[in-house]
Amino acid sequence: MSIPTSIASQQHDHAQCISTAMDAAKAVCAKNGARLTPLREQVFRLVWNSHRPLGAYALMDMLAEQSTRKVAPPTVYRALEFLLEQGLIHRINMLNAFIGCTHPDADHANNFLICEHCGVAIEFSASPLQDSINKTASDFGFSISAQSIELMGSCQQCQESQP
Amino acid sequence: MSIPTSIASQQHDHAQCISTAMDAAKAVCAKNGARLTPLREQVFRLVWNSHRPLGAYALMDMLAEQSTRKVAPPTVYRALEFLLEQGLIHRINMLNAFIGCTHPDADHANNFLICEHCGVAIEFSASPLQDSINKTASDFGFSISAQSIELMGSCQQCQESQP
DNA sequence: CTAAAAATGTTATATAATAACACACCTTTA
DNA sequence: TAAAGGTGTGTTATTATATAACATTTTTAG
Repeated sequence: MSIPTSIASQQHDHAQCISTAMDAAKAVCAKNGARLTPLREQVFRLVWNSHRPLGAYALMDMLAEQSTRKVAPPTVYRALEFLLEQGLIHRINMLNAFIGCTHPDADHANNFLICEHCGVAIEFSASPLQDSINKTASDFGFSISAQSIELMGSCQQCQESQP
Repeated sequence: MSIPTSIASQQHDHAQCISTAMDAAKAVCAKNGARLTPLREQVFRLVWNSHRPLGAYALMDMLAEQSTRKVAPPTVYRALEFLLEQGLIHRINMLNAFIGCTHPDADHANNFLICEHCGVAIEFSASPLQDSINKTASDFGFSISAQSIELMGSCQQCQESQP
Protein backbone atom coordinates (compact mmCIF):
# COMPACT_ATOMS: atom_id res chain seq x y z
CA MET A 1 0.00 0.00 0.00
CA SER A 2 1.60 3.19 -1.08
CA ILE A 3 -0.73 5.79 0.41
CA PRO A 4 -1.73 6.22 4.03
CA THR A 5 -5.44 6.30 4.65
CA SER A 6 -5.00 9.64 6.36
CA ILE A 7 -4.95 11.29 2.96
CA ALA A 8 -8.60 10.56 2.66
CA SER A 9 -9.23 12.29 5.94
CA GLN A 10 -8.02 15.67 4.76
CA GLN A 11 -6.08 15.72 8.00
CA HIS A 12 -2.79 16.00 6.24
CA ASP A 13 -0.62 18.94 5.23
CA HIS A 14 -1.87 19.40 1.73
CA ALA A 15 0.48 22.25 0.88
CA GLN A 16 3.30 19.87 1.61
CA CYS A 17 1.50 17.26 -0.43
CA ILE A 18 1.38 19.51 -3.50
CA SER A 19 4.93 20.66 -3.00
CA THR A 20 6.19 17.09 -2.96
CA ALA A 21 4.18 16.25 -6.06
CA MET A 22 5.53 19.35 -7.79
CA ASP A 23 9.11 18.39 -7.04
CA ALA A 24 8.54 14.86 -8.25
CA ALA A 25 6.91 16.17 -11.43
CA LYS A 26 9.84 18.43 -12.17
CA ALA A 27 12.23 15.54 -11.64
CA VAL A 28 10.27 13.28 -13.96
CA CYS A 29 10.13 15.89 -16.70
CA ALA A 30 13.81 16.65 -16.35
CA LYS A 31 14.61 12.97 -16.63
CA ASN A 32 12.42 12.62 -19.72
CA GLY A 33 13.56 15.82 -21.36
CA ALA A 34 9.97 17.03 -21.28
CA ARG A 35 8.95 20.64 -20.71
CA LEU A 36 6.72 21.38 -17.75
CA THR A 37 5.55 24.72 -19.13
CA PRO A 38 3.67 27.29 -16.99
CA LEU A 39 0.35 26.15 -18.44
CA ARG A 40 1.08 22.49 -17.78
CA GLU A 41 2.26 23.28 -14.27
CA GLN A 42 -0.89 25.28 -13.65
CA VAL A 43 -3.08 22.36 -14.70
CA PHE A 44 -0.98 20.01 -12.62
CA ARG A 45 -1.47 22.16 -9.53
CA LEU A 46 -5.21 22.34 -10.17
CA VAL A 47 -5.40 18.57 -10.42
CA TRP A 48 -3.45 18.32 -7.19
CA ASN A 49 -5.62 20.82 -5.37
CA SER A 50 -7.63 17.94 -4.00
CA HIS A 51 -7.43 14.20 -3.80
CA ARG A 52 -10.61 14.03 -5.81
CA PRO A 53 -10.70 13.26 -9.51
CA LEU A 54 -11.64 16.35 -11.52
CA GLY A 55 -13.23 16.49 -14.95
CA ALA A 56 -11.55 18.30 -17.83
CA TYR A 57 -14.26 20.94 -17.95
CA ALA A 58 -14.06 21.61 -14.22
CA LEU A 59 -10.32 22.12 -14.65
CA MET A 60 -11.00 24.36 -17.62
CA ASP A 61 -13.31 26.55 -15.53
CA MET A 62 -10.69 26.78 -12.79
CA LEU A 63 -8.08 27.73 -15.35
CA ALA A 64 -10.38 30.42 -16.70
CA GLU A 65 -10.96 31.78 -13.20
CA GLN A 66 -7.25 32.01 -12.55
CA SER A 67 -6.26 33.61 -15.80
CA THR A 68 -9.00 36.09 -16.78
CA ARG A 69 -8.50 35.07 -20.39
CA LYS A 70 -10.85 32.65 -22.07
CA VAL A 71 -9.78 29.01 -21.99
CA ALA A 72 -10.96 26.48 -24.58
CA PRO A 73 -11.13 22.68 -24.21
CA PRO A 74 -8.02 21.88 -26.25
CA THR A 75 -5.95 23.95 -23.87
CA VAL A 76 -6.74 21.77 -20.90
CA TYR A 77 -6.91 18.50 -22.85
CA ARG A 78 -3.45 19.05 -24.27
CA ALA A 79 -2.03 19.73 -20.86
CA LEU A 80 -3.77 16.65 -19.48
CA GLU A 81 -2.46 14.55 -22.35
CA PHE A 82 1.07 15.69 -21.60
CA LEU A 83 0.70 14.93 -17.88
CA LEU A 84 -0.74 11.51 -18.66
CA GLU A 85 2.14 10.74 -20.99
CA GLN A 86 4.63 11.70 -18.31
CA GLY A 87 2.78 9.52 -15.82
CA LEU A 88 2.10 12.50 -13.56
CA ILE A 89 -1.65 12.07 -13.49
CA HIS A 90 -4.12 9.27 -14.06
CA ARG A 91 -7.49 9.12 -15.73
CA ILE A 92 -10.35 7.59 -13.76
CA ASN A 93 -12.41 5.92 -16.45
CA MET A 94 -15.51 5.38 -14.34
CA LEU A 95 -15.68 9.14 -13.79
CA ASN A 96 -14.15 10.68 -16.91
CA ALA A 97 -11.89 12.52 -14.53
CA PHE A 98 -8.24 13.08 -13.69
CA ILE A 99 -6.20 12.81 -10.52
CA GLY A 100 -2.59 13.32 -9.55
CA CYS A 101 -0.39 10.27 -9.45
CA THR A 102 1.00 9.66 -5.99
CA HIS A 103 4.01 7.65 -7.08
CA PRO A 104 5.09 8.91 -10.50
CA ASP A 105 8.52 7.33 -10.28
CA ALA A 106 7.49 3.83 -9.21
CA ASP A 107 5.86 1.13 -11.26
CA HIS A 108 2.58 2.33 -12.64
CA ALA A 109 -0.02 0.17 -11.03
CA ASN A 110 -2.89 2.55 -11.69
CA ASN A 111 -5.26 1.03 -9.14
CA PHE A 112 -7.83 3.14 -7.34
CA LEU A 113 -10.28 3.07 -4.49
CA ILE A 114 -12.87 5.77 -5.13
CA CYS A 115 -15.32 6.89 -2.49
CA GLU A 116 -18.68 7.73 -3.99
CA HIS A 117 -19.61 9.83 -0.98
CA CYS A 118 -16.67 12.15 -0.41
CA GLY A 119 -15.16 11.79 -3.88
CA VAL A 120 -11.68 10.99 -2.67
CA ALA A 121 -9.69 8.54 -4.76
CA ILE A 122 -6.80 6.61 -3.26
CA GLU A 123 -4.18 5.08 -5.49
CA PHE A 124 -2.80 1.80 -4.31
CA SER A 125 -0.61 -1.00 -5.44
CA ALA A 126 -0.54 -4.53 -4.11
CA SER A 127 1.84 -7.18 -5.31
CA PRO A 128 -0.48 -10.17 -4.94
CA LEU A 129 -3.11 -8.34 -6.92
CA GLN A 130 -0.68 -7.54 -9.69
CA ASP A 131 0.65 -11.08 -9.63
CA SER A 132 -2.85 -12.36 -10.05
CA ILE A 133 -3.51 -9.97 -12.91
CA ASN A 134 -0.33 -11.03 -14.65
CA LYS A 135 -1.11 -14.70 -14.11
CA THR A 136 -4.57 -14.31 -15.60
CA ALA A 137 -3.20 -12.52 -18.64
CA SER A 138 -0.52 -15.16 -18.99
CA ASP A 139 -3.11 -17.96 -18.81
CA PHE A 140 -4.91 -16.39 -21.76
CA GLY A 141 -1.72 -15.65 -23.64
CA PHE A 142 -2.73 -12.03 -23.36
CA SER A 143 -0.20 -9.22 -23.42
CA ILE A 144 -1.24 -6.21 -21.30
CA SER A 145 -0.46 -2.72 -22.52
CA ALA A 146 -2.68 -0.76 -20.13
CA GLN A 147 -4.68 -1.66 -17.09
CA SER A 148 -7.47 0.08 -15.26
CA ILE A 149 -8.54 -1.13 -11.85
CA GLU A 150 -11.16 1.01 -10.20
CA LEU A 151 -13.03 0.08 -7.05
CA MET A 152 -16.00 2.31 -6.32
CA GLY A 153 -17.57 2.31 -2.91
CA SER A 154 -17.43 3.91 0.48
CA CYS A 155 -14.29 4.83 2.39
CA GLN A 156 -13.94 4.07 6.07
CA GLN A 157 -14.80 7.54 7.28
CA CYS A 158 -17.85 7.88 5.09
CA GLN A 159 -19.07 4.53 6.34
CA GLU A 160 -18.64 5.71 9.92
CA SER A 161 -20.27 9.09 9.39
CA GLN A 162 -23.09 7.82 7.18
CA PRO A 163 -24.49 4.75 8.89
CA MET B 1 -11.60 -18.65 -15.96
CA SER B 2 -15.13 -18.72 -17.12
CA ILE B 3 -14.70 -18.32 -20.87
CA PRO B 4 -12.69 -20.47 -23.23
CA THR B 5 -10.16 -18.63 -25.30
CA SER B 6 -11.76 -20.05 -28.39
CA ILE B 7 -14.41 -17.36 -28.20
CA ALA B 8 -11.81 -14.88 -29.22
CA SER B 9 -11.05 -16.95 -32.25
CA GLN B 10 -14.49 -16.59 -33.77
CA GLN B 11 -14.22 -20.31 -34.34
CA HIS B 12 -17.24 -21.03 -32.24
CA ASP B 13 -20.92 -21.47 -33.02
CA HIS B 14 -22.07 -17.95 -32.44
CA ALA B 15 -25.73 -18.64 -33.12
CA GLN B 16 -25.57 -21.12 -30.28
CA CYS B 17 -23.73 -18.52 -28.25
CA ILE B 18 -26.52 -15.97 -28.69
CA SER B 19 -29.19 -18.55 -28.10
CA THR B 20 -27.64 -19.56 -24.79
CA ALA B 21 -27.29 -15.94 -23.75
CA MET B 22 -30.90 -15.30 -24.72
CA ASP B 23 -32.14 -18.21 -22.60
CA ALA B 24 -30.07 -17.08 -19.66
CA ALA B 25 -31.37 -13.53 -20.03
CA LYS B 26 -34.96 -14.70 -20.03
CA ALA B 27 -34.32 -16.78 -16.93
CA VAL B 28 -32.72 -13.85 -15.12
CA CYS B 29 -35.58 -11.53 -15.99
CA ALA B 30 -38.15 -14.11 -14.97
CA LYS B 31 -36.39 -14.57 -11.66
CA ASN B 32 -36.26 -10.82 -11.06
CA GLY B 33 -39.78 -10.13 -12.23
CA ALA B 34 -38.31 -7.85 -14.91
CA ARG B 35 -39.75 -7.44 -18.38
CA LEU B 36 -37.53 -8.28 -21.31
CA THR B 37 -39.60 -6.31 -23.81
CA PRO B 38 -39.13 -6.63 -27.58
CA LEU B 39 -37.04 -3.46 -27.67
CA ARG B 40 -34.82 -4.62 -24.84
CA GLU B 41 -34.44 -8.03 -26.42
CA GLN B 42 -33.54 -6.41 -29.71
CA VAL B 43 -30.81 -4.35 -28.07
CA PHE B 44 -29.61 -7.40 -26.17
CA ARG B 45 -29.27 -9.37 -29.40
CA LEU B 46 -27.39 -6.50 -31.04
CA VAL B 47 -24.97 -6.36 -28.14
CA TRP B 48 -24.50 -10.09 -28.45
CA ASN B 49 -23.95 -10.01 -32.19
CA SER B 50 -20.25 -9.93 -31.55
CA HIS B 51 -17.87 -10.39 -28.68
CA ARG B 52 -16.73 -6.83 -29.17
CA PRO B 53 -17.89 -3.95 -27.00
CA LEU B 54 -20.23 -1.65 -28.94
CA GLY B 55 -20.94 2.02 -28.30
CA ALA B 56 -24.45 3.25 -27.63
CA TYR B 57 -24.57 5.18 -30.88
CA ALA B 58 -23.41 2.22 -32.93
CA LEU B 59 -26.21 0.21 -31.33
CA MET B 60 -28.61 3.04 -32.07
CA ASP B 61 -27.65 3.00 -35.74
CA MET B 62 -28.14 -0.77 -35.88
CA LEU B 63 -31.53 -0.41 -34.25
CA ALA B 64 -32.49 2.22 -36.78
CA GLU B 65 -31.40 -0.04 -39.64
CA GLN B 66 -33.49 -2.88 -38.32
CA SER B 67 -36.63 -0.94 -37.64
CA THR B 68 -37.03 1.69 -40.39
CA ARG B 69 -38.36 4.10 -37.78
CA LYS B 70 -36.13 6.78 -36.31
CA VAL B 71 -34.38 5.87 -33.07
CA ALA B 72 -33.23 8.48 -30.58
CA PRO B 73 -30.48 8.13 -27.96
CA PRO B 74 -32.79 7.70 -24.93
CA THR B 75 -34.28 4.63 -26.57
CA VAL B 76 -31.04 2.75 -26.60
CA TYR B 77 -29.70 4.19 -23.35
CA ARG B 78 -32.81 3.12 -21.48
CA ALA B 79 -32.57 -0.39 -22.84
CA LEU B 80 -28.89 -0.49 -21.93
CA GLU B 81 -29.66 0.78 -18.45
CA PHE B 82 -32.18 -1.98 -17.97
CA LEU B 83 -29.78 -4.65 -19.20
CA LEU B 84 -27.05 -3.30 -16.94
CA GLU B 85 -29.38 -3.39 -13.95
CA GLN B 86 -30.28 -6.98 -14.68
CA GLY B 87 -26.61 -7.83 -15.00
CA LEU B 88 -27.08 -9.00 -18.59
CA ILE B 89 -24.48 -6.68 -20.08
CA HIS B 90 -21.43 -4.82 -18.85
CA ARG B 91 -20.05 -1.40 -19.60
CA ILE B 92 -16.42 -1.18 -20.65
CA ASN B 93 -15.35 2.14 -19.18
CA MET B 94 -12.13 2.43 -21.13
CA LEU B 95 -14.17 2.32 -24.34
CA ASN B 96 -17.54 3.83 -23.42
CA ALA B 97 -19.00 0.64 -24.80
CA PHE B 98 -21.20 -2.29 -23.88
CA ILE B 99 -20.82 -6.04 -24.08
CA GLY B 100 -22.91 -9.06 -23.20
CA CYS B 101 -22.25 -10.70 -19.87
CA THR B 102 -21.11 -14.29 -20.26
CA HIS B 103 -22.17 -15.46 -16.82
CA PRO B 104 -25.20 -13.44 -15.78
CA ASP B 105 -26.21 -15.86 -13.05
CA ALA B 106 -22.85 -16.20 -11.32
CA ASP B 107 -21.06 -13.69 -9.13
CA HIS B 108 -20.47 -10.51 -11.00
CA ALA B 109 -16.75 -10.19 -11.26
CA ASN B 110 -16.82 -7.74 -14.16
CA ASN B 111 -13.21 -8.30 -15.22
CA PHE B 112 -12.16 -7.96 -18.83
CA LEU B 113 -9.30 -8.61 -21.19
CA ILE B 114 -9.74 -6.35 -24.20
CA CYS B 115 -7.74 -6.77 -27.36
CA GLU B 116 -6.92 -3.44 -28.94
CA HIS B 117 -6.31 -5.08 -32.31
CA CYS B 118 -9.32 -7.27 -32.93
CA GLY B 119 -11.61 -5.55 -30.44
CA VAL B 120 -12.69 -8.75 -28.71
CA ALA B 121 -13.31 -8.51 -24.98
CA ILE B 122 -13.14 -11.58 -22.79
CA GLU B 123 -14.78 -11.59 -19.42
CA PHE B 124 -12.98 -13.56 -16.76
CA SER B 125 -13.07 -14.21 -13.08
CA ALA B 126 -10.24 -15.46 -10.93
CA SER B 127 -10.56 -16.20 -7.25
CA PRO B 128 -7.07 -15.14 -6.21
CA LEU B 129 -7.55 -11.85 -7.99
CA GLN B 130 -10.85 -11.24 -6.26
CA ASP B 131 -9.39 -12.29 -2.94
CA SER B 132 -6.62 -9.80 -3.41
CA ILE B 133 -9.08 -7.06 -4.32
CA ASN B 134 -11.17 -7.82 -1.27
CA LYS B 135 -8.12 -7.89 0.98
CA THR B 136 -6.95 -4.52 -0.30
CA ALA B 137 -10.35 -2.99 0.27
CA SER B 138 -10.48 -4.54 3.70
CA ASP B 139 -7.04 -3.16 4.58
CA PHE B 140 -8.30 0.33 3.80
CA GLY B 141 -11.63 -0.23 5.55
CA PHE B 142 -13.17 0.37 2.15
CA SER B 143 -16.54 -1.08 1.18
CA ILE B 144 -16.80 -1.89 -2.53
CA SER B 145 -20.06 -1.29 -4.35
CA ALA B 146 -18.82 -1.62 -7.91
CA GLN B 147 -15.58 -2.74 -9.45
CA SER B 148 -14.13 -2.26 -12.88
CA ILE B 149 -11.09 -4.25 -13.94
CA GLU B 150 -10.09 -3.73 -17.54
CA LEU B 151 -6.90 -5.04 -19.07
CA MET B 152 -6.16 -3.61 -22.49
CA GLY B 153 -3.64 -5.24 -24.74
CA SER B 154 -3.17 -7.87 -27.36
CA CYS B 155 -4.81 -11.28 -27.40
CA GLN B 156 -2.83 -14.39 -28.27
CA GLN B 157 -3.98 -14.62 -31.86
CA CYS B 158 -3.33 -10.99 -32.61
CA GLN B 159 0.15 -11.34 -31.16
CA GLU B 160 0.75 -14.32 -33.43
CA SER B 161 -0.67 -12.74 -36.55
CA GLN B 162 0.85 -9.30 -35.97
CA PRO B 163 4.47 -9.89 -35.04
C1' DC C 1 -63.06 -1.07 -16.69
C1' DT C 2 -60.27 2.21 -14.80
C1' DA C 3 -56.40 4.17 -12.40
C1' DA C 4 -51.68 3.76 -11.61
C1' DA C 5 -47.37 2.27 -13.12
C1' DA C 6 -44.11 1.13 -16.52
C1' DA C 7 -42.25 1.61 -21.00
C1' DT C 8 -41.43 4.17 -25.08
C1' DG C 9 -41.42 8.36 -28.12
C1' DT C 10 -39.79 13.02 -28.84
C1' DT C 11 -37.27 17.25 -28.46
C1' DA C 12 -33.82 19.61 -26.57
C1' DT C 13 -29.72 19.99 -24.11
C1' DA C 14 -25.74 18.80 -21.29
C1' DT C 15 -21.17 16.86 -21.01
C1' DA C 16 -16.79 15.07 -22.87
C1' DA C 17 -13.36 15.07 -26.42
C1' DT C 18 -11.08 16.07 -30.82
C1' DA C 19 -10.07 18.11 -35.60
C1' DA C 20 -8.11 21.60 -38.15
C1' DC C 21 -5.77 25.53 -38.80
C1' DA C 22 -3.33 29.93 -37.16
C1' DC C 23 0.18 31.97 -34.63
C1' DA C 24 4.09 32.61 -31.51
C1' DC C 25 8.40 31.32 -29.76
C1' DC C 26 12.44 28.77 -29.94
C1' DT C 27 16.60 26.72 -31.83
C1' DT C 28 19.30 25.04 -35.34
C1' DT C 29 22.07 25.77 -39.18
C1' DA C 30 23.24 27.32 -43.64
C1' DT D 1 21.37 37.02 -39.71
C1' DA D 2 17.66 34.80 -42.11
C1' DA D 3 15.36 30.81 -43.37
C1' DA D 4 13.46 26.43 -41.80
C1' DG D 5 11.55 23.38 -38.66
C1' DG D 6 9.86 22.00 -34.21
C1' DT D 7 7.05 22.64 -30.19
C1' DG D 8 3.59 24.78 -27.63
C1' DT D 9 -0.58 27.53 -27.45
C1' DG D 10 -4.80 30.05 -29.32
C1' DT D 11 -9.08 29.73 -31.76
C1' DT D 12 -13.12 27.99 -34.04
C1' DA D 13 -15.84 24.40 -35.17
C1' DT D 14 -17.34 19.85 -34.78
C1' DT D 15 -17.87 15.10 -33.16
C1' DA D 16 -19.02 11.76 -29.58
C1' DT D 17 -21.37 10.40 -25.43
C1' DA D 18 -25.15 10.88 -22.31
C1' DT D 19 -29.24 12.82 -19.93
C1' DA D 20 -33.37 15.99 -18.83
C1' DA D 21 -38.01 16.88 -19.42
C1' DC D 22 -42.27 16.05 -21.00
C1' DA D 23 -45.80 13.56 -24.13
C1' DT D 24 -47.80 9.32 -25.40
C1' DT D 25 -48.62 4.52 -25.34
C1' DT D 26 -48.78 0.03 -23.19
C1' DT D 27 -49.14 -2.97 -19.32
C1' DT D 28 -50.51 -4.25 -14.93
C1' DA D 29 -53.28 -4.18 -10.70
C1' DG D 30 -57.32 -3.39 -8.17
